[in-house]
Amino acid sequence: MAKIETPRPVRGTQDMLGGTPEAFAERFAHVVATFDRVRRLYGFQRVEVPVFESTAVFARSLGESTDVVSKEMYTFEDRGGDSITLRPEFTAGISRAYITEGWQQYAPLKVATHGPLFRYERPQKGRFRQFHQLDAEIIGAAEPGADVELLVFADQLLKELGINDGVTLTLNTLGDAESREAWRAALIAHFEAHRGDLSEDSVDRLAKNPLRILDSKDPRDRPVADSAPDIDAYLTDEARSFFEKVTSGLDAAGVAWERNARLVRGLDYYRHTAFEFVTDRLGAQGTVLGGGRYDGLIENLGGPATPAVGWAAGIERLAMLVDVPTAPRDIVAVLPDKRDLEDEALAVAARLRRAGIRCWTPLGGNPKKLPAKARQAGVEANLFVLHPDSEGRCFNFISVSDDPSVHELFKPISAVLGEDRFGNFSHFKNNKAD
RNA sequence: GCGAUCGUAGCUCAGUUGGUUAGAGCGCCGGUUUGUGGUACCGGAGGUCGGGGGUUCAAGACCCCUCGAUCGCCCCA
Repeated sequence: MAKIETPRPVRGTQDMLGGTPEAFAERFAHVVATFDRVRRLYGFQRVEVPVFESTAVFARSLGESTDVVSKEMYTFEDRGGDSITLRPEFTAGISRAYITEGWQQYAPLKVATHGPLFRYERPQKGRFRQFHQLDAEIIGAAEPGADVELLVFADQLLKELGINDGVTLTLNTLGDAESREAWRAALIAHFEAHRGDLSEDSVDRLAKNPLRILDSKDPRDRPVADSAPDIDAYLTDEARSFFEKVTSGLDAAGVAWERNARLVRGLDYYRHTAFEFVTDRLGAQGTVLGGGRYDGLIENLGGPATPAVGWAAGIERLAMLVDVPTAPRDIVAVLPDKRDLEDEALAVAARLRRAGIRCWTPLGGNPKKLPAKARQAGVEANLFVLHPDSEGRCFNFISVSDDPSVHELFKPISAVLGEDRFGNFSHFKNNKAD
């Protein structure tokens, strides 16, 4: 017989199994659940948008020359001949929906979503081809207060996830269109003057995206980048005042932040506020949550001039920083004492489950070895199903932990099964020394 | 796209300067013991040493190619 070759998982995709020691699936779910809870505190509506869009949605909004558009998109032609792209980010799709679904009537709109995104990149720590993000946007609000609210939201999320300690909020302004253009021109002039001192990569950036030279990691670029002009001197009064309102709002809300005048963001659509929550605990991937204001994007997509701000956070990256969430220990194992009691045990477990009690049941195996397996599975107690004795008693309830909550677990179980049918209730004493 | 490191049972790994039928722990399956406090013991299944080619009397160990993984560059969450 020919050997069947198992198809390999696609590079950069992940399979996450729950119940393992790493508990990555649980941490992932915990991040999402926390986001969903905190987002309600701030009044963000859940929004669902497609996983794929017409390619133009992303090409037009992210900027044709960005890496994401020029080499990282999963783009294909569907059977009708249309060019389709798997979403590499949320903002473009949400902006498109805002226009095409007539959501302007709800403006200012606060929405949140989460789900898979796709980018054709070389996978490494904290970076995947299919990855997942949390996303929050405020559309139709020009006030700096919107930026502040989004940042306070992000800050609270990270605090509630317990990862705020090693993560800092870095903040910058890219100014309005006028400021940004003036600054950009000054930067280009500066870099052109020092062209010979730049790395090869940065010479390329000079042509494609000169702002990115500012945060280059190449030591050869640092002197030139560090001596480059800050945007501050080029800010219009409006832009300066806007940024001041954002920072004073953060201070008022008690959110710690650092100015990083070298912080720029990759996508073309950012204006005014740009920010990243960064950490040094994720290898080369420092950014855990990032975003900014993107006034102008919706207009670019053919909609009305609409101010907007938003951020996205990598769920995998957050999950890697988060502690393993503690699962409630409220599971009872329902174990047949003998093989011929397997059906009976199944019936008992079914009754308990219908009563809302979490049960662990064996999938075959030697009954003698079941208690050990159940213990490994993390149950709180073992319920043995026996042949009835002369008085009709057919259950033994044995705790496998010292936790007094076992008594609480016994109550509903005995209520369902009949207390008089229990021959034994034992609660183990403290561990004896090994 | 580029670079570095790595690739032995389901998992974590040993395998001496290349030398006979490739090992351990855990897990899995079966059995005995224990009226059940991660019990003890016995037995068992499971490996084309990622794949292909080469050097050699002889390669899991050396060389080349290839595939894959990890980490880094680029870029980004």
